[in-house]
Amino acid sequence: MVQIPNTPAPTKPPAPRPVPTSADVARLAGVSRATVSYVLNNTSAVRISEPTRRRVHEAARELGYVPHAAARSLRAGHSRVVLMPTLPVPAGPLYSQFVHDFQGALSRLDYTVVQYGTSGLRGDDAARAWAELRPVAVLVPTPGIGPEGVAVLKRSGARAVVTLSPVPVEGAHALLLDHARVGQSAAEHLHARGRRRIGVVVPEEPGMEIFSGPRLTGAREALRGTDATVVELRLAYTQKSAAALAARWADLGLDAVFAYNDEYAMLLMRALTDAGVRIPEDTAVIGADDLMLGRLLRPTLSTVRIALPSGSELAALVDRAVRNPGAEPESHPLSGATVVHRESS
Amino acid sequence: MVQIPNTPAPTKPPAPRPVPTSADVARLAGVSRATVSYVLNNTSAVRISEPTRRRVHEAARELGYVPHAAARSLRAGHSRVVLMPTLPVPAGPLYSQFVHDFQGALSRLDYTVVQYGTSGLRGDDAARAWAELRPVAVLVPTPGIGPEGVAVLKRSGARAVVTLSPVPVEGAHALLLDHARVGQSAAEHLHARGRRRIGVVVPEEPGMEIFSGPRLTGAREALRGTDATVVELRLAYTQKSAAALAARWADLGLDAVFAYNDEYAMLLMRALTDAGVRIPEDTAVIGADDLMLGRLLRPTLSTVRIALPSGSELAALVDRAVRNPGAEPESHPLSGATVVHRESS
DNA sequence: TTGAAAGCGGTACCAT
DNA sequence: ATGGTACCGCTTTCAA
Repeated sequence: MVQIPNTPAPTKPPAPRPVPTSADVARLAGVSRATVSYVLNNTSAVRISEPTRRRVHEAARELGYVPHAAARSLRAGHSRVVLMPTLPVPAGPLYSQFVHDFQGALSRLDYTVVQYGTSGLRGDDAARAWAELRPVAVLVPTPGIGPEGVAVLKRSGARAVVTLSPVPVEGAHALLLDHARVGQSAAEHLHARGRRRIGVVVPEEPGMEIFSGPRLTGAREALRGTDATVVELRLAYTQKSAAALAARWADLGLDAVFAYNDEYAMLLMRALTDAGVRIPEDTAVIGADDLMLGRLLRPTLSTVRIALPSGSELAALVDRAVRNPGAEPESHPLSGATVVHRESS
Repeated sequence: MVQIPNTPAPTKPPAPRPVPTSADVARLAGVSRATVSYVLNNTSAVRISEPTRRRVHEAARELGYVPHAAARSLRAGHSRVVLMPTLPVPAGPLYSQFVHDFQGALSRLDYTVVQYGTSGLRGDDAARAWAELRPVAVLVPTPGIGPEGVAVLKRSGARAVVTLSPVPVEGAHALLLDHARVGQSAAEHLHARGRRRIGVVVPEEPGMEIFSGPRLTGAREALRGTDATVVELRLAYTQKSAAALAARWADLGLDAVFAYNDEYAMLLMRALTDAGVRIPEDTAVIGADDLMLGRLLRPTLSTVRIALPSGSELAALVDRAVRNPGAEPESHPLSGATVVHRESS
């Protein structure tokens, strides 16, 4: 944008050249818009002479023409967009990897994955916002949608809705990912190893309750009716917070702790060790998510492994569902949660 | 494509009810499409009687009407979409946090962030694919775009293009994020601490070379002309690979290693320690990214901190650029890379 | 207060 | 081998 000095032009915005359209290309090439469309899309049903093709391509290049996706899909009546609302919290390593794989697999199937940030909206409002994009499929990663939400999406043309959450939702394919099971498995493991006063870490970071709530509840339920007790421990992901918690450890009198996930477990283990608490002798520690770091710590960290579906499996499911929208929604239990016992417990 | 009902229709798909449009709402409410638009958008320039409003809302609700974003923005001639191509590799914690913040900040400014997966395409093809969405702004997180790409985007109506990469790109705002500086700082630090045979870890995971290349190069350049030598060390993010590398450690005769980032550093430190290598006595280790885990390890991990811009700062920059597209592109050096010296080096 | 109609940028049918 | 044109769903003048 070169400022031309001698133009006084008080209200002359930088003359935003209008975006070139296919009509502009047609004009420049001296053909019709139809021909432009045929050429640029390599329409096989129509044969266009080589000289014309060349002229069209030439004109398009010269103008820097780029087709307008919205116009195209408006006309087509459908898109190949698979929508994925972004999580309300920063993604962890597990989820990042999953999204990456899923995206790769879907793009190999010629879909386009769009992660769409809808902070603020919840429930059916969110579903409506997603539906405005007319995605061909939607993958909802948290329990952020109900039956009406699914209905809205389907009425708006979504051929498949897949939820990644603990409970199946009417009308949607379900990947049953039960965070309560994580807490339950952890608690059962600790109880089986003879622990009776069990702390459960609940992250203080906002938004995290979506995952931490069920994990806590699951632990509680697993120990209901036993001689063990559960103590909720609020912990922020800072060394300060961990040190403060460790300082009251003796008072808490806990002999075990389920630390929400491996990262919080690492943080807490460090603070406990520094405070002279021996792991696992004084207090057993178990995390979750089976991150690499748990294998690298000393003592190695026991954890609850929770298997996300492989990206390509899920992509295949989505593709199947899109091709055959009539089919009954599938429900896939995600192989629950398995305890990986290591040294810390 | 209307299916004519009296056709025997052997394949009768579940009669996919057509998606309701504003025309349907108008029909049901007994008003014109214009009125529907006025009511649903609360157009202030026009006063619609209360009974009519009610009827329209009623009809919309009954049909489950959701406006068609593509049609709307086609008509409007613009959108509030800020496009962010997804990284070619799974996002790390640093980047996840950044994206999360950026997204939140932008949505507070009434933009919509879309992460768009364009695997496979590169360079100008990718830019064209992005341009098809007619975003109002684009944030390109890796050196994946050149001046022509920027030009394509701008010609397609993008009012701001921001790159997050080592070198400024003509026409785009730049957040200068110099990965070479990271390697350079790490190498200088190790050299200053008396180390002379310095290994540099290069992840074997595909796609990572985008970041690891510059880090390696930076280290090389920092030590050029000194008495120190650089050895490139390929390492996959597995314990096996780390153990294999540790097994040849004596042969390598290295007294220091820059481990690409904190996660690889942790992996390698573990393997080295298990192999009897003392840190930092025998070999100094430094990572990068200043993740929490580096503070939790023992010995604590030296690292190179690289500051991403805060999400809200960047959101503000984008907003400014969108409002004032004529302005000269800004170039913001991202406070380089600072060494955080801890016990491991 | 409401409706008719043009038009945003493409695509694809039907002529020529 | 090409061109004319209707139409996708929505917004927004302009009239009534």
